[in-house]
Amino acid sequence: MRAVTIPESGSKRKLLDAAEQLFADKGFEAVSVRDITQLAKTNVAAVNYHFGSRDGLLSLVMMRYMLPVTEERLARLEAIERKWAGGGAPLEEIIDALVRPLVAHMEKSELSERLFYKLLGRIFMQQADGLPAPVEALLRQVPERFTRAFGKALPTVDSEDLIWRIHFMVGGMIHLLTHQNMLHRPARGASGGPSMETTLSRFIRYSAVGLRDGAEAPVKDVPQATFDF
Amino acid sequence: MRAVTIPESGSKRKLLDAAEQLFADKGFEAVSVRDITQLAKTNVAAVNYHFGSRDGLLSLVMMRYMLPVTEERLARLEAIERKWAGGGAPLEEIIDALVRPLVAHMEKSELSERLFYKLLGRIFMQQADGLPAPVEALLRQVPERFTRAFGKALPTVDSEDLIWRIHFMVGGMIHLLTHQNMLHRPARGASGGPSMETTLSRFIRYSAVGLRDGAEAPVKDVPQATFDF
DNA sequence: GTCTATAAAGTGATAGAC
DNA sequence: GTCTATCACTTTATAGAC
Repeated sequence: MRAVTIPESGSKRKLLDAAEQLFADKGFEAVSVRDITQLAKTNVAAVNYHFGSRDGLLSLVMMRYMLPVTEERLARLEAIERKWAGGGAPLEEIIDALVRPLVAHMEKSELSERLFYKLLGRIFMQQADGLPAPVEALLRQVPERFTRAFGKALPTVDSEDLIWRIHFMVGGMIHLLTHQNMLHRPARGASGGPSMETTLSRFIRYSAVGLRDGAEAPVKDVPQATFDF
Repeated sequence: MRAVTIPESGSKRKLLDAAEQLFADKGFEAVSVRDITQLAKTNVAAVNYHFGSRDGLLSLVMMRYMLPVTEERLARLEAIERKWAGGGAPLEEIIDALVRPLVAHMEKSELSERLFYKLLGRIFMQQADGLPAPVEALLRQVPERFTRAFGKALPTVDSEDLIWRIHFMVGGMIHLLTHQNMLHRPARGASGGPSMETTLSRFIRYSAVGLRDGAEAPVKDVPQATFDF
């Protein structure tokens, strides 16, 4: 899977950091190469020298986050499937495997929590239009695996129903990331706000009851539609 | 509430139509005044003559739909509250009052169904950044009323829990609009896809079970936080 | 690799003729 | 109200000196 190498050195790294901060803050279209080079304290030509174009930089900024998130999602799902090899894995664990990596990689980031969530939310929102090709290829790996897992965990839910419910869940997840101004307390309620862990468990519970609702219909085949999560 | 008049005549209308089509298609930031005037077959100065600025046009494009949607949402909520004056209104009816006007006004539009939803989705997504002031003022009218109604309908749900659940629901709603390429069949399953009515009822049911989950905690006060729906 | 200077095209807005 | 021409500015990208 690792097709894109993330640089570490000097001004290339500085540009990447500056770009992601600005993208998270103002949106992908509202940031110019000049804004980025100015914050990174390089010259304007540096972006084109290092990344070929503004789009090349944009792709790398997105990939730097979605690559580890994607890998962790799939790793967690595999671990769950190994653990429950016999029957169906618990729904809550699958949802957790989908959502947690999204918020967990924040701590490894140098972005502030606020900007990190905003950036991730933007990556997903952008999906509607068309992401840079390499980013799109990366993101495509997750849906098929998770959809299958949800289908196995909820064998009695009609497959078309299930697809829609997954969509509703994904929407809630994206909204959570985008409007993270509520998800901003580093620890449990120090200043009154809930911790990330509390919010995560709220989301998982909310999604689980919605997905599981009225699990009584006859078994159908596993859904095949594509999602953008 | 009606502070903005939507014009009907000649080139002003043509510009509005062209702009909304392009905004829905490519996003608000990716469309230039020249793109709009070119599609509307007017000259470049027309936008500034009729709307003062590009932003003025953007506001009107958004208002043209959100104004009637907002009015209908509030009217439906009031009707429900009159109908169930004594006790709490059923949760499903409140959700319906919130979501249905968003999809119902489509038929009055000249935009294709697909573009209409995309435009609405974009309006909500934009929220994270900052909408034009008049649009923001308009949208602010809905949340307080509906949050109160949800609180009354679910008096036993902890108010902080409820706020989060509403957020998750709103996320699903926005996602539904944005990725409406699934919500595209005018009538019931003629070509295999579900009708809007089917999808709506799926969404309402999904949201209702999530909102209502474990309604057993003691009564708290009605939540006050602001939402962006 | 880093930088300045600049090319080439695009942006929103406006003055002024009709 | 409509239009052309144009202003002042910004955009991405690149050539070429160091």
